[in-house]
Amino acid sequence: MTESNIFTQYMQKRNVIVKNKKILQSSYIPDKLPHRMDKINEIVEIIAPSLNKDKPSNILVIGKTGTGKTAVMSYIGKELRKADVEQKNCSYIYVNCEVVDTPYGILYNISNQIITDPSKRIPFTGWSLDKIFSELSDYIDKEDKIFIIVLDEIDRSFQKNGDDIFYYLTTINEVLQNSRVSIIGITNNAKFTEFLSPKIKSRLGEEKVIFPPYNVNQLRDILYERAKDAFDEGVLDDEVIPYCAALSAQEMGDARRALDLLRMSADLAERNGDVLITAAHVKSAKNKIELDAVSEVIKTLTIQSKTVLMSVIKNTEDGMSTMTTGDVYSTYKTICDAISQSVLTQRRVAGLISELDMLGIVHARVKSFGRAGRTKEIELNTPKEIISMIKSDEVFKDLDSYKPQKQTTLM
DNA sequence: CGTCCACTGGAATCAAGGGTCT
DNA sequence: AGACCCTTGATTCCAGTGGACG
Repeated sequence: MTESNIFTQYMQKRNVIVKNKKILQSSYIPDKLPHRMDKINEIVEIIAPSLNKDKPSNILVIGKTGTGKTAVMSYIGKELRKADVEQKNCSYIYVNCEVVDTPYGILYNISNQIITDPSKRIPFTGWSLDKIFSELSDYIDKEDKIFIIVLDEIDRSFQKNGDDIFYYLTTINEVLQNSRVSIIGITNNAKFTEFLSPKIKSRLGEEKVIFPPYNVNQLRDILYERAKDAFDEGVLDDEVIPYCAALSAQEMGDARRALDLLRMSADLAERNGDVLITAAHVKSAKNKIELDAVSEVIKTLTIQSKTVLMSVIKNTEDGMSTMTTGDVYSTYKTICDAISQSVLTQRRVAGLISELDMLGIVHARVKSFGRAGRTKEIELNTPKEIISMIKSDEVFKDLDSYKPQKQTTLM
């Protein structure tokens, strides 16, 4: 008999209605990908030559989030490994550029998937890019294989670092004697290629595969397919899946969203001790997911960003529904003063505001007031829960006790 | 119609902090 | 220990810019 601990009561109380929770995770790769066989075939046709050691074309996979790009690619990767088990003619390498978004990180990641000898591994920082690159080329060439390198969320890396790495990777074939490398780039930004330099653009986009969003019916099929294996009979109310599908169809046919919704609904039901998952669970799951997404972002904000956001909140509470960069900046300065933090330049703060805007935490539109200047019109766009979360952040714990002095400090 | 405000956008640069290599 | 390397956040500089006012 195991001893009881603080979790025991939850273990016992929890009535498990989900048979296999892994299946509902969006990272889980099912054996069947409904409504994507055509895309799979399209890609397989392009990369099949690699099994005979011929270099396939580079591919650019374009499609909105949650249209199955990543799932299809890992499915193909799995199948490719199976098909290649005897000849060992090709190697499938996957890197998510959203997770590792620096040139160094990407090369580091690729290299260490290829280099099996632990003592030869590349350190995660310290080397020059040239050195990593030549080391990587050596290893690749030694293997005498076709390498298929999948770069997921490729536009993320591009946004931050330009197209240098893509230049490296697409030109690598010129220094190789035996092996060949082909690149499969995945992006959800259709306009991504416009910003690439022409040379890289033509290399990277030798072939393009476009993933359209799922429609309601397709989403429903996907959910049913997974639910079949994940749930026991009769725990799902009939309307749950159609409802999930409908909600996600509104959001550009995002299948990941749909699955998250379903999984979260099941979670909530379990936690509640309910035996039937209903539309009500879906509804609160939706709220929770949206909230979690924002608070996740907030957590990763720098202290400076939080301070800027705090300034916007403070201004809003003082009755300004919209404000300018200047307004935010002056409040920002007093807050910095209150919590004794270094003050950034206005230019930088304007930049931080733009970042917050891109994250969807505030609304900022550039607006011109004619002769009275041009500025951003800033508006708070954050749920109450998040605001109180920011306010209770320990960075601002001194703020409440701080009384702004009246214009005594001039600088 | 031109002016001119109060910023925006972009680029170049710096400094600090992670680390390796010899 | 000192020389280098990459990343990140901040700073500095500078050339725009939309449109109300005169």
